[in-house]
Amino acid sequence: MRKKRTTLKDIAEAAGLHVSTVSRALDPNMRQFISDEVVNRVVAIARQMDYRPNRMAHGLRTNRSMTTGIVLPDISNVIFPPIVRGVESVLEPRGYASLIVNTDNSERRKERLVDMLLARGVDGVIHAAASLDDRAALELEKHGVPLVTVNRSVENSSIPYVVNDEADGIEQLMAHVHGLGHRVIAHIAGPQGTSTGYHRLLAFGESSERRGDLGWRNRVAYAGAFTHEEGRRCMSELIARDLPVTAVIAANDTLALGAIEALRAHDLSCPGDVSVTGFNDMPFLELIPPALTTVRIEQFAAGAAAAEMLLKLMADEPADTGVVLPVRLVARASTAAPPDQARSAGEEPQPVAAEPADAGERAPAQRRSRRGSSSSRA
Amino acid sequence: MRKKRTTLKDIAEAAGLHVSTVSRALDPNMRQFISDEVVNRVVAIARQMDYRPNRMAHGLRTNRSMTTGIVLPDISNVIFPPIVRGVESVLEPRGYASLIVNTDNSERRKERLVDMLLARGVDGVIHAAASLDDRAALELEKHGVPLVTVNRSVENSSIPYVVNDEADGIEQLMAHVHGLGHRVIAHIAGPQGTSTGYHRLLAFGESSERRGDLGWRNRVAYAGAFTHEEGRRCMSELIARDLPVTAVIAANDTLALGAIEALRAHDLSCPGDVSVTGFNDMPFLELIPPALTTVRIEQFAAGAAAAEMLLKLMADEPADTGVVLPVRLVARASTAAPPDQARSAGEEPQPVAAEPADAGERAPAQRRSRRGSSSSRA
DNA sequence: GCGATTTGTGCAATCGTTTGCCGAACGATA
DNA sequence: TATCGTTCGGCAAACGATTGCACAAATCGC
Repeated sequence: MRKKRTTLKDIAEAAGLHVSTVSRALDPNMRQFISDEVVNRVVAIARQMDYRPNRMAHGLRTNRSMTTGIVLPDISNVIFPPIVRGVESVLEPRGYASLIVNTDNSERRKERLVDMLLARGVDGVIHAAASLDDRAALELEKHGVPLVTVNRSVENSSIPYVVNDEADGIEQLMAHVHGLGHRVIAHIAGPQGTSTGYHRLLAFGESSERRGDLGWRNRVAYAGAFTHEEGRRCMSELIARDLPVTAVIAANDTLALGAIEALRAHDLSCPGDVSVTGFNDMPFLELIPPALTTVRIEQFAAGAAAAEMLLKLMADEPADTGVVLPVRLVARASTAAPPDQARSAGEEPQPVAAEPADAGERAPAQRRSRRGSSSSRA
Repeated sequence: MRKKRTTLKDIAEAAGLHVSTVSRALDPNMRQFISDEVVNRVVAIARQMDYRPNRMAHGLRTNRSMTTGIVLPDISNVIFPPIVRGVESVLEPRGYASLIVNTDNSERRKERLVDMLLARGVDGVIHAAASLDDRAALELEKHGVPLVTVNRSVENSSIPYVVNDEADGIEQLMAHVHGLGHRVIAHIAGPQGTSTGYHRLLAFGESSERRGDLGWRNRVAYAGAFTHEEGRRCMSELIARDLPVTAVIAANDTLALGAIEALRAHDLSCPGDVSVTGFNDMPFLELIPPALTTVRIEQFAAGAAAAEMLLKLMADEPADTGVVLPVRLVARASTAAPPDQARSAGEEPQPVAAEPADAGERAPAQRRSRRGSSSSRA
């Protein structure tokens, strides 16, 4: 059924040459050893016969598949496709194709998939689903397969990474809500097995203490996954603790959206009663009310940077041990002054610079306590 | 640098056997010809030496790469990842890995990418970026590579497809807005080079005529792409034509969102002044106000169905020539009674059955003209 | 207990490329 | 004219797996 593809041998016969000569004539690097006349003839015949080199044979001989693996938690999660596109923007022009696999946050699945990539002889792997101690990643390292993690990193390893500046992002959010007057701030922490969840929590703690808040630990709820549902659950949990929280820093946008839903379910408004922030700035976020204040990460750039690093590793060139990409605060409508000191509506919030430690934990509300109506959406 | 992987030969040496024996012992289909004792020994050694068959060598010999290609317009477009997951839910358990490529709606790029897939010897291709006359698809057919299109189809070809019931979807939307009282309905048509854009327009025309509206052609704006921007542009164009349009059927959700934006820019409200509908029901849509009335398509199921068909084709078994998946109307807030005859709020709209041709084009507004305030959001 | 069958394993070719090595042909040089 | 480099192209061995065939040993029928 399947039409036989034309091979070097076919061309060799048609041209009355040896296959090795044809091979060389078609290889830009070997062309110099072949006369121009032959090269032209071979190229012409190859084109005419619709020759397409067999990458499997090529790979078998050279031990390079010109294929890379991209390991994701889930391609359906909107933050990953841009990363993939970034990776491919670099790899595709260099002739690499990518096998994309989804781990669905299962370590077992991850290992199976890495096995599959290994069996297919990928030349390198971009890993966006790394856990803090990632067995699959170590397996790849063991086999000497070039590997770069992106978006997340593997702790206590020499695995090169491209990550976002989590600490700075959290600090910017904290400065923002602090500037709005919030003093009792909670955190919905992401899965602590991921570097993002872990480092954002860490940053939240440090930022809190820097502002003199030593009791932050009581105001952390731990999400088991970066999902809507977990966001809802964590927010409900925080509400149940009955603390005077006026702002919630969620570890990512999805958790934040779930949190806002939970607030609504408890007849609390955002930002009227509680301000909420996210992380990532996923697509369409600005269209969902209340538009979420968040931190924008550079997904495409991250993918591209990771791919550049991978290229170097695959070429045995020295590469950076890691890259940290800058993030940027995007202030929107989900954050406002806390209810007991609402500013006049419409005034642009002015983020205050990080203040030198404030001594007292839970500094009492201060500044322009104008006590307006508790915001628009009641 | 790279650690040498263990091969059949290594195992053969370790076991004191010939590689062909080892090969057979490891192949479930050939195992019957080998004594149990040898099989067990070989399997044990293989496991211990961490043997992983070299798929490239395997593929070269058997001419099957156990790899498929998935061709998409753009993985960043939220409607495609679920299709991909559907495909993989079927293919992955059968041992196939997938090379995913993005055409970015460029025919040239598409051909280059198909070339790349061909070079890698994919066993089959799932094509979600087909155009009505798709050269790349025909190229694949020519080479005898099993191919199934999903979400879109290729006209005048025997290429098997899995599509959504476009005609029924449009009909459901038309019945819905007609039932609300709309009589002057416009269409923002998708790219006519795609089966989705084409068939939805066709269905709009037929549905209009079935209702006695023969002047529908004047109320069609053609989008060059399924984008936000084109939705805006088309809506502006329709507004500029100054027709008494009260409802707009957009060819997909993205166009609809753009259209609503344009309405807003012209100080018109949706659904107060104009009702708008989409198609696809993409994620998060229900959270963006006004929540869009749309038609839900089954992306995951479509991917899975396409993969099932591809499996059959790859096994040279007879397969369906095509599958049409059912769609379902999802009525939300972006549709309401037209402004000059607003029904009492809260009343559940009752879709009217398709009426026998109504003779008069542009039937004058009728029925319960209660003339209320022109809806909530002014 | 002898030939015929079955069973288990080895041999070697093959898939399509790449590449180290060798040798023929050529022009230039002595 | 003999020699020496070049230049160009062919030969053949890989890469790692599969598989038709051959062959030895074990098993069976009678």
